[in-house]
Amino acid sequence: MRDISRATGMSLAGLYHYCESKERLLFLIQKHTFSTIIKDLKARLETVTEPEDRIRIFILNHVQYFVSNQPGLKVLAHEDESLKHGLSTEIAGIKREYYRICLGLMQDLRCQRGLDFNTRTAVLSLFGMINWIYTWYNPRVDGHAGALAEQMGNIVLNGIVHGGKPRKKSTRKQ
Amino acid sequence: MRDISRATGMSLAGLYHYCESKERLLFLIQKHTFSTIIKDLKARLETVTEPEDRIRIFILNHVQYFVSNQPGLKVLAHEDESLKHGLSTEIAGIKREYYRICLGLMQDLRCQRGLDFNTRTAVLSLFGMINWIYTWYNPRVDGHAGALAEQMGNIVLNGIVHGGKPRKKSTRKQ
DNA sequence: CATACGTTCGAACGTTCGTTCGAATTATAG
DNA sequence: CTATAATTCGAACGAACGTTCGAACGTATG
Repeated sequence: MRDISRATGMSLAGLYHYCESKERLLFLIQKHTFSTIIKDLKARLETVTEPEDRIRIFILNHVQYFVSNQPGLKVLAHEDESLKHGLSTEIAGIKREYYRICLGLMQDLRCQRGLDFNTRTAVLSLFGMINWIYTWYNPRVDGHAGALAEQMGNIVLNGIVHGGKPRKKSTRKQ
Repeated sequence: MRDISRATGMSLAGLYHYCESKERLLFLIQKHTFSTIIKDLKARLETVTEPEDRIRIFILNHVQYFVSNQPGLKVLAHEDESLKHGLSTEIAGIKREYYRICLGLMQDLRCQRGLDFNTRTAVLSLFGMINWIYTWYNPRVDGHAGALAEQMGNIVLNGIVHGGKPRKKSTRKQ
């Protein structure tokens, strides 16, 4: 709270005139963040029908958001369970919706190709891959979000031993 | 500190008789944890030469440790950067060694099969997958560590579209 | 017995943190 | 202008935290 006060130039007491508590502020940030990601994702998914491409879009959307909001997401990941029961359940609901969307994409691919893998583990592993980015991502080393998303897509979809088949207009330089 | 005091039954001041500060305690926990993981890993790797199997051993070792020390690792992941310069560099060194080991395993596989993928991204994605487990793992839903490690190995190595080829004595029921 | 040492503790210190209070300042309405 | 409401702030409160201090206790040694 004192950091925000210093950064915004508003006094500590002035902050509390607009937001009743630190917890509510954290809640609003989390709600806004997840809602934005889901909204953007839904918009992008409307233009694509191919299951594999839809998964790649999911990854790209998530990675892009994490890369452009790195410090914010860091705080967010660390304050994961610091909300009291009332507020935390609403956030949990939004997270669940996001999880369900990704689970649906996985099931579509699984169904289309007659594959046999655990969709839950696949989704949560993918989440882990992406959510961990904030601990290591360096723009100068790892390139832009698109390149990273493509590499992660290759791993999740084809694994490292089946190489990254160039998808669509991708140039595959790595 | 007061939580530890309560949990151990020793007074707060008594704690400081054995450990000079909270930071040093955190440092010792981190050092012991990472050293143990690396020591166990090296022992297991000595028995196997096939690059793919070595990666699967790496995953199994990491997952097993995370699953059996779930609450501890949770704290550890959250206190990632809370050490002052002197202590944090030593931990960073151990982490770097661990990273290098995994990077070497990836490069071996890459070399053996003439593959073309970004080893850095592969390693860090794998770390993300495993380190994220503590946020969702449920023994009753996700089975034991071995099953989870096998699924994650399948994803990283073969991806979800190339299915999990049964390796060794695995029974592949999912 | 006395001495020294390791161990344990209650109590407190100093700081940080989230929050509140009352007043001062500014904008808005009649 | 005056009155009412919205905005902003300095100062402080109360709790939590990491840490320290001095004393009490037990044990081993001479």
